[in-house]
Amino acid sequence: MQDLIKTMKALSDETRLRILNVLLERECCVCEVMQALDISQSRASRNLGILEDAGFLTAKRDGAWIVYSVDWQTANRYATPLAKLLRDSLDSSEVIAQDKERLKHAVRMGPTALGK
Amino acid sequence: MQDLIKTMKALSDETRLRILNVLLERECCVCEVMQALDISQSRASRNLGILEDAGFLTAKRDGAWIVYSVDWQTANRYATPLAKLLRDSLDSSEVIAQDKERLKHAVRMGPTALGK
DNA sequence: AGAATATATGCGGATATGCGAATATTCGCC
DNA sequence: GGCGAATATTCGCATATCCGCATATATTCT
Repeated sequence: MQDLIKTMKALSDETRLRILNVLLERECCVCEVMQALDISQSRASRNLGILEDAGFLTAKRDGAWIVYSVDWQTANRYATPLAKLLRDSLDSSEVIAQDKERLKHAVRMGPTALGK
Repeated sequence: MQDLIKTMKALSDETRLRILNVLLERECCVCEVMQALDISQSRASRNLGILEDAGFLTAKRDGAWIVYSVDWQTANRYATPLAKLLRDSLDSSEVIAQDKERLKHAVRMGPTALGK
């Protein structure tokens, strides 16, 4: 029961719904999420952690970055029925459209940002 | 989007999940919910109101009482996929079993409690 | 109308939540 | 090892949430 509450709380926040929406487009590292949503680093990291803890996301390290993606494996029982709901509710939102637009130009920053 | 957040917040509370569970058994007035969950009157009333505001419940007056029931009509898009999740998560909980047991003996109290 | 019951609501306090700013940690490269 | 970049975490504050208590409103019966 506490798990279900944790799950619902994870979805009770605008920032986290926006993050989930972006990650449904494609997997992202933290800095890409920051760019897409135009939010601070700590805010992105903290909310990604909450979604991960709730089981919606998995994190895998890729060099300097930590890449988050929707965990369809373990969160499928929640994500599947909810994904459609999210889509339906979110697509009509203006913020969401802006997030997706920014995501197109979001880039991974390093490493050392010298090779560019 | 704010509607979705309101919906998720409504489900992010143990008291409200317990209420929902009881109302999935059968419709109840406030005093029956108090008895089933063994909680205060204001607590029952307030949380029923929150669930109603989120669209999960409808309230109809029946004499002295106000009877709440799950609103499958308007909340169906949330309730249908979620009902199973709720069931799966809740049935394993001890509190939930107790609620259901108490519900069996819950009675409407009035009116005037003299006709009995 | 008046008494009693059922429900809703205002208020104050305790706790939880979300955020930015600053700091700590981890990794890759020289 | 040392530096810079990416991410995580701590801290303090503002706000939101939840509850009990008391009170207000609505309804029924006499």
